[in-house]
Amino acid sequence: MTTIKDVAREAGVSIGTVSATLNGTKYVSDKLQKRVHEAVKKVGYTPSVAAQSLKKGSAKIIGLILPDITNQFFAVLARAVEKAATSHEYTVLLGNSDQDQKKEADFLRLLKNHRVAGLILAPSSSGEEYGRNLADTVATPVVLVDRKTEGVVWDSVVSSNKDGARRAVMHLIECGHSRIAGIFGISYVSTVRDRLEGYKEVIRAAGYTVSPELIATGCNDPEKVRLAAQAMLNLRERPTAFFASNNQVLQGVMLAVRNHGLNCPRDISITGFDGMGWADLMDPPMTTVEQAASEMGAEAVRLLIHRLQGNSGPPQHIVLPTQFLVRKSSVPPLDSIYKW
Amino acid sequence: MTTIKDVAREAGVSIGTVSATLNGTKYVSDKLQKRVHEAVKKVGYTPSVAAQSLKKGSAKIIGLILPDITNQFFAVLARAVEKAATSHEYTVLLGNSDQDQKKEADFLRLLKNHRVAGLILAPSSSGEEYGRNLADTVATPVVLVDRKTEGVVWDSVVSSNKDGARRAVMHLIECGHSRIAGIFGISYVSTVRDRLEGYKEVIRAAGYTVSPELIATGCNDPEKVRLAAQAMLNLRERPTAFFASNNQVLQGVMLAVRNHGLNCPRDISITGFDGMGWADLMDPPMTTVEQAASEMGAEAVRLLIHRLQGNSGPPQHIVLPTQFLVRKSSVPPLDSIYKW
DNA sequence: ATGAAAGCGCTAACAT
DNA sequence: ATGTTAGCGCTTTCAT
Repeated sequence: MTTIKDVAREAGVSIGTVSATLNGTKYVSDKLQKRVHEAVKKVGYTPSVAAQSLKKGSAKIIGLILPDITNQFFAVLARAVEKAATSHEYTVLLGNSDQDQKKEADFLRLLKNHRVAGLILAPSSSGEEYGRNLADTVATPVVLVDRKTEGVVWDSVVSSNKDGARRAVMHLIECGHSRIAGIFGISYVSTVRDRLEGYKEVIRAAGYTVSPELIATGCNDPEKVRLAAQAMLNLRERPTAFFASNNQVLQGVMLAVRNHGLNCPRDISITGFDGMGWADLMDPPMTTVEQAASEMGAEAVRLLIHRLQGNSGPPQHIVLPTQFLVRKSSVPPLDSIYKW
Repeated sequence: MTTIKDVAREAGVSIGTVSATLNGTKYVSDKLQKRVHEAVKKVGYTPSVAAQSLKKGSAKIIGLILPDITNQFFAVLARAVEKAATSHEYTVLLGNSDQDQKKEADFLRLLKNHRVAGLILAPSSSGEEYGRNLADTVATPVVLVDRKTEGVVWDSVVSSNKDGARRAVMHLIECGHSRIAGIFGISYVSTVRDRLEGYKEVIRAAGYTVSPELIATGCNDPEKVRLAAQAMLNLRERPTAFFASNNQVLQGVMLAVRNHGLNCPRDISITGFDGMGWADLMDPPMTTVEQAASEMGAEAVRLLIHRLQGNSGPPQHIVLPTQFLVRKSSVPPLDSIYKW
């Protein structure tokens, strides 16, 4: 591998001059600049990130920890982060946590080893203790995405989760549903909590009671979703509508409804959070609340870069609006069915 | 940030001993080992990847270049790569090329700067010249995934693309279709070429003619797909079936068919490549050929690690079988319509 | 069995 | 305006 020395020799200058012209750190005459650039090209020099990082004490790397890139929402988010980071000359190191604190911690350590400049994180828990632990291990600036953590002073970018859930459930109520089931992911992340709150609030505000038998949390894999939905469908008083709190849950609910021999929307309505491009093509097209995944990633980088530039100030909390799209999966209930 | 020196001081040993116990490079007495480990914990030491890489001349990093992580297929692939790489203590640096050679080259340079140990790449072109250029810039072992490049001697892992396409088109023919439209992505990647070949072969073998008006290549964005599909639907002799050569094309075709006021499968059949979990839930459930995305990633890492361990030998080419799943989108043609 | 020290490639402070 | 040099944190060779 060629080094700065090779360039210096080739150009007939000192390595200091090479470094200076490549980084624009101090004045170098046009003549030498030209010679340096030619030499760089000639010997095929590429600077060693390792050496630069070692010298500078930190690398131009942004760590990104997401639950699972396989979830379309996070894929879009990651893509936006990569794009924005690249435009600022940062590389991104991506890790999938599966919402597992062990994996998250492992990757965190890795990022630390890499002396990353900053971190964008969708935390796997929202607890205060968890947040403090995290704060202890990472000394660099952190921006939270998608979810927040309690009592920690980092910037954050999240969707208006509560509001999104409210709109979806409200819509269901306006359609005439009163037994609305809610299926949610892991209960200790803030998105779930917020969406659950929105769900409950609207149901109560409509004068209905929030019945525990119609709420399932902790459904972070397709099988759990299926089981939960199935149990609800077997209830004596079956729900007439489902609120699926994320795109993976939505998938599970659709499958469960179908396996139960039910037709959506005729027999049962479904509303999802996050369709990510496929909602339109599904059977039936799904009513969803859509999140601004791409903006979320871009904003997160913006906030992080801002910190990396040395700005301190109080933590910024950005809430991105969601968009509620009524498609075909949510209609008034079929009386004959829900009365039995 | 704490360094190896801090550990050495804390443990009352030399930095050489610290290094040796941490890496197991040579014998260190149990007593000292214990003291070192305690000191590590006490001062919260994490080794600097930069320093290690600088010293070693290369980093334990695998570069991964994919067209677009937002495409479910590549997301699953990436996830598998990350998992396998991590289990071998490698970090992965992921870049999205958008099949753009400029972006690909930029990211390649970045990887070079990082002195990555090896590279897993879905090349944005299959040309021989392109491949040679690539070979010149990257000195490290490379494993090609999803697509291959001509005349280059790297290991590769791809799907049985031609065979997959053949089965899908054969199925359409067996249903009784003779005017089968094919919509493909960028023509200079090997997947497209292979799938196109499979498509043509089967049509010819069935005794039908391959008509250029029913073939569109270069459809790498939804709009292009829509336009191409629309144009075909407006043909005097409209196709009675579509073969969509990847999941994004599939999405576009479905939309175009619907916008044209047609119903799939009644008016027209559709067959896709790669449903990635959603095919079942679509309207109608889509007949697809499914790829082993996850295995592809895992195999790629396996091959790469094998090279990194110093094995030379001739290039290995792994072809992963595809799975053809008949769902509801492909049925015999409605005579009343295709005869007009 | 352990320590001392050189040197990886680079940046930046200092010298000229 | 350019060159020289120390030193970032680590691995590894060479002494002891």
